[in-house]
Amino acid sequence: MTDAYRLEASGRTRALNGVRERHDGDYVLYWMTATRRLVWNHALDRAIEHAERLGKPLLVFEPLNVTYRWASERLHRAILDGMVEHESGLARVGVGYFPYVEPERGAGRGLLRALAARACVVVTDDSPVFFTPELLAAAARLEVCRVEAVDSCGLLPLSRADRTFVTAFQFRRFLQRTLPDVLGDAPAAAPLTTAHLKPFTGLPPSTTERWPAALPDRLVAERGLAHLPIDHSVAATNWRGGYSAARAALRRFIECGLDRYSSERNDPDANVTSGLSAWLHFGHLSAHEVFDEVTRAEGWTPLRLSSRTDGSRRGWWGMSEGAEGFLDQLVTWRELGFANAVREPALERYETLPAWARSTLEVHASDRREYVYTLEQFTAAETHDELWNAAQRQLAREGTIHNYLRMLWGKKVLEWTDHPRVALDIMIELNNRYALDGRDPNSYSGIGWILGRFDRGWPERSVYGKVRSMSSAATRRKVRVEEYLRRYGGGAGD
DNA sequence: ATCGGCTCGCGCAA
DNA sequence: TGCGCGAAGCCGAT
Repeated sequence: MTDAYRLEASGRTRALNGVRERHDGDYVLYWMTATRRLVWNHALDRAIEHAERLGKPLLVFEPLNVTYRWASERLHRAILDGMVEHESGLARVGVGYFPYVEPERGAGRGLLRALAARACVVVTDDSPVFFTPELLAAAARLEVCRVEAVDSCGLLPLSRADRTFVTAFQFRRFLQRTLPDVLGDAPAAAPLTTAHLKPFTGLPPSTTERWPAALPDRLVAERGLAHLPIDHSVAATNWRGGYSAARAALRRFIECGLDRYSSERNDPDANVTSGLSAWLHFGHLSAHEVFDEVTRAEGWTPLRLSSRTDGSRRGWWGMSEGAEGFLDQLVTWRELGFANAVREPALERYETLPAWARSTLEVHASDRREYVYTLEQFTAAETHDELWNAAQRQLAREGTIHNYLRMLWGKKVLEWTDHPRVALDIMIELNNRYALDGRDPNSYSGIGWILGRFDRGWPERSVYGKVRSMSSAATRRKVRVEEYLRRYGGGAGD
């Protein structure tokens, strides 16, 4: 195996077409779609490797289209925050950067093809997230040069999860056997500081005239997003996308949240959750970097890994209780979501739920519901239950719901709709529209869990059947909700 | 406050 | 074939 194809041995790189690389191209093109970061990124490593080997400049093409469902000021702003950083970060090291913000539907058509026409090789992000599979299909249709997809989604290469896993327990056992092999396969922490690249000298006017590059900082600071054909009712929040905000949040969590993580994470007031999921979703932050920070804080080495592979959560890593609890989220549950998304690309389909859950839900589909609400009523937080309404208001305003309350939020949608199919549609619509970390495999895991996915049977009850139920009354006893209700209660809020 | 029962699918030991 | 086990629950008994 030659050095050029070294990464393929790890199962993260795959060729999307059978075309050869071109030696007379102008540059190596990295089409950045899902892994939107300049650090800890296998795809960027791969693109740099090609550029160095071929002695060509590197061009990073990062588009933001308006044609995707749920495009809104909130989601656009998050991605633009990252693009602003990429613009300055790449200019410093002589790497070309083409940030393209599509001004109207279809305006970006043909741009990828035009850029690829002058490329030696095209590298893009491999990912099952949201519409990335459609982009990969488009990349595969490029016939001008070799096109590769590189998976930088998580600690486990997507290609390694070759079975369907029904429970986290089962998947954890698989990880306990598999991860030790792949933990050394981390992307470079700062690849651009050591790269030896020919400086990028610019694109031909024929390209930049037809598709003017966006200036993300100006879009954010001056023009705003008002002129774009996106959902303006879902406003940007105070949350900032991009690597530097992610990095700051990661440091804060490692220093202040990790040791209290397992004991206080269900308390909405304690504020010890990591809050990293949206950055992970947009690709602004790498699970590898998060893992690396946790291991440093714990003074951990792989020698501390337990030799047991029984699927048990306790004592797997040989870290503190807080770190083990957090890694179960970051590694077990996040990787399970991705593995599941690869096996089942249409997780929004009711039929993908486990058979036992569907059959028990069907038996109880005709049970009388105490309340039934429409999507419009849920959207407007107009149920009889102030705790539910508060959770929905937090989602609409801030793009997130507190960990524990989001479970209650979903269980009540199941309880207050005529059929679990309707509940699934409503949860997906609200979550994908408002949540910063929506449209992600992990969102679908969470929503699926509401309807029984990755869970087991429980005593049979009305409407829920054998699917686990939750009640607002029990939640009020278990979780301190007073402050939460004050913040997100009816009337004016911040 | 704490405990057991309820309930499902899977892997593993036998 | 039986046993143990599991993302966060609920209910009733003690």
